[in-house]
Amino acid sequence: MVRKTKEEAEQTRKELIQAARRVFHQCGVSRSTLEKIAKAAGVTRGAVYWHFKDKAALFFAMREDVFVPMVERTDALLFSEQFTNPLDAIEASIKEFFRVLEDCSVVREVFEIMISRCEYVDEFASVQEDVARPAQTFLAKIEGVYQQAAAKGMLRPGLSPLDAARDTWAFTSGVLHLMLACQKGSDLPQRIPDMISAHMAMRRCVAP
Amino acid sequence: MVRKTKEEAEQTRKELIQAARRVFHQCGVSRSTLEKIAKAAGVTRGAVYWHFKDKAALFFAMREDVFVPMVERTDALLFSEQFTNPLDAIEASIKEFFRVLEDCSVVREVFEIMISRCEYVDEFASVQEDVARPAQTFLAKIEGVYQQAAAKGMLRPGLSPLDAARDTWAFTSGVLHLMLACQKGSDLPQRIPDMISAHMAMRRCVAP
DNA sequence: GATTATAAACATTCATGGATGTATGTAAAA
DNA sequence: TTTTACATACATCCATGAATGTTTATAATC
Repeated sequence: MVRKTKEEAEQTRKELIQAARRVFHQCGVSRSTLEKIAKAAGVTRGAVYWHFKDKAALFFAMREDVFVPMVERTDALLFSEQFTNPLDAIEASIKEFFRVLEDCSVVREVFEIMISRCEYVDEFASVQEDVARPAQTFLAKIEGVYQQAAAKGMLRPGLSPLDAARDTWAFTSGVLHLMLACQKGSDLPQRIPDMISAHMAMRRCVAP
Repeated sequence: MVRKTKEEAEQTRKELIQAARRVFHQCGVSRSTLEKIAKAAGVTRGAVYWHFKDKAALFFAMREDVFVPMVERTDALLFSEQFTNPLDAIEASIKEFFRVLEDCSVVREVFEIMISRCEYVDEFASVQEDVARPAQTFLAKIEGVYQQAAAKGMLRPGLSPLDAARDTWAFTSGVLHLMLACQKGSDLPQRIPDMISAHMAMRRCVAP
């Protein structure tokens, strides 16, 4: 029983990516053998090598699946016209990011793999750049939005858009890493929305 | 030629740790074979197994060497009596942390290994807790110092010590990760002191 | 102070067990 | 009939850990 239909083949490809995620998450990337992944997907290594050049290619495919939609979602809020105050757009965007991370275990697993279960050397050195790039563009984006807030007089006086942006940039990265590194019993995830609110409150104009 | 003197043996132990750091940093922990490390130290695997139980033990020894002094240095500033304003103590402590990280390549390499060249599964799962613990205690420490600042009326009105502490906590973690993930050409390291100043300025009382 | 026994500080060898990549087989879809 | 979508089989390489060998510092003994 071989030679499936095109749709079935695409299905096994997807199942291989799911299996890879589970195995990567459990064993770490380097200790994840293609044999384990194949078995977890209910196929043999032959199938893996048919769909992917090697383990790195599988990893990239898995990553791409969740990374792109994530950026789209948060950007949609960041640049949304529905907020009269640009600071609200930033707050909503960051909150949405962590909401997805909290609610969707698939996304969370992929982020956990990328942050604490993969060694960024050799073939995977480029992955670190792929992760750093969105972070860089995120900085540029929120700096622009902070400038809009400043132009509207909605940014706290004495605070420059660039300083505010860099601080938010570091804050977001920090929350992400602390959240993914925190052990199971921690109540950090629940507190994240409040932390984001408090963070943004520091750059809002004081109530009259 | 074997059976060195006690001092010579201690020396090879230290050289094994240095070699492990170089090899871990270059190859990642999982691809660092004890053969490579031994050769880099000018000995054979026999020497490695004599001094360390296995690769994980070598890793822990390497980590301990730089982690403990780092905490001592920053705590000394954080709890120093030389600052009349507690916020200055926090600022000095965090700046010192990143100054060491920037100036001392040994420390930086170890942090880079722990953050982006090690997979936190199985024997190394505990490492992640070891890294998370100082972060947790750091949060508790700066919350205390922020409370002192509030008691002295030096914390910006409307800002709670706990919110300030959590925000600084995330900020510090974020800067650390962004700094270690940034590619060679980036000028982020130079800007870190200014980012810290700007971060702390947001929680100081406005000048009269 | 010289001798000797002990064990420290490694080097060398061996046995074992994977993991990878490729090559080949195969049955059904196109 | 050809090609797809795998499964199976094969060859190679390498990492680990333990076992054993070797030399010499060191301390106990005489």
